Amino acid sequence: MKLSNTNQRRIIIEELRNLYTHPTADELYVIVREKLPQISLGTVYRNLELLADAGKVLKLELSGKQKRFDGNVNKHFHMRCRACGRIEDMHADKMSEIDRNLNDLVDKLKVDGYRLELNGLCNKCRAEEE
Amino acid sequence: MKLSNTNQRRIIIEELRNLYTHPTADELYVIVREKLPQISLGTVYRNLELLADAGKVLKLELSGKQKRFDGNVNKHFHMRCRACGRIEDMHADKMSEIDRNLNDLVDKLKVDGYRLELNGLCNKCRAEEE
DNA sequence: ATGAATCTAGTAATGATTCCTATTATTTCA
DNA sequence: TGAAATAATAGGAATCATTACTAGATTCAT
Ligand SMILES: [Mn+2]
Ligand SMILES: [Mn+2]
Ligand SMILES: [Zn+2]
Ligand SMILES: [Zn+2]
Repeated sequence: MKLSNTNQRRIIIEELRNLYTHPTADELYVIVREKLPQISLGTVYRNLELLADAGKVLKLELSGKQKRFDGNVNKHFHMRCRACGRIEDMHADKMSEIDRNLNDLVDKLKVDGYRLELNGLCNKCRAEEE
Repeated sequence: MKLSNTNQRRIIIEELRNLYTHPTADELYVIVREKLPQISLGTVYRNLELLADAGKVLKLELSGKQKRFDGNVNKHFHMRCRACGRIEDMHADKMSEIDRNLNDLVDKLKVDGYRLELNGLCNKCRAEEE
């Protein structure tokens, strides 16, 4: 099914790409409503799903009840903060060794892929802990 | 809070330890009802939670909507089958290299830990694919 | 044995997500 | 350019895994 060009879809992807916070659908809904006050939550859900299928955004199925979304589709990893729950990026260049190892593992075990989530303290919470 | 010894709790952990299937709470509920027909689903949920907190079982928060539970608390990894959804064990001895690397990563990045889920075809589905 | 602590069954509530539908917007192509 | 066809929308209902509530039962420590 071809994706039409709608205002709703354009604003959703635009606003998501402005963020570094890996919002849930309902968090993004609040933000998008500043531009499109009449948009419905269902539209945000549906478009995030379609955009993820099309490879335009990432759908993150991490621990926690809610799915999160990421406008950055470049390869990187995620850490969940044990204190505040925020998702922080861990860029692949810091992790090239583990990335190589995981790819080797995928080959060796003849599996399709993997999902890796790191757990720890985000920068903000680490600073506050002093 | 100290855990009492109840029939319900004993049967839940016993039946879970007999399985290699990583059941959801409701799947285990069906099995436990063969021994205790009057048990409630809430009791299964509550006990699995308490037993996981006590380190007697593992709570697996993998992809998919439902949590799964594992009576085997020895270190090992899990693979979700893309065809049937089953969770299959990947024992740590097969994965000692990746295990070492992940532990190094945890040290290097000063994080607490990680969650790794492999994705692929389980043995049964791989056999059926020929 | 007894009082306090813990647990249970049954049921209601919660909350994230998906589904439904009448209406509106977008695309296609004659 | 202008229907007809296709796709998307808002708003609301439905789903369903999980958690919360509660009165009564069980288990525990002494
Ligand atoms: Mn990210
Ligand atoms: Mn296992
Ligand atoms: Zn934090
Ligand atoms: Zn399978």
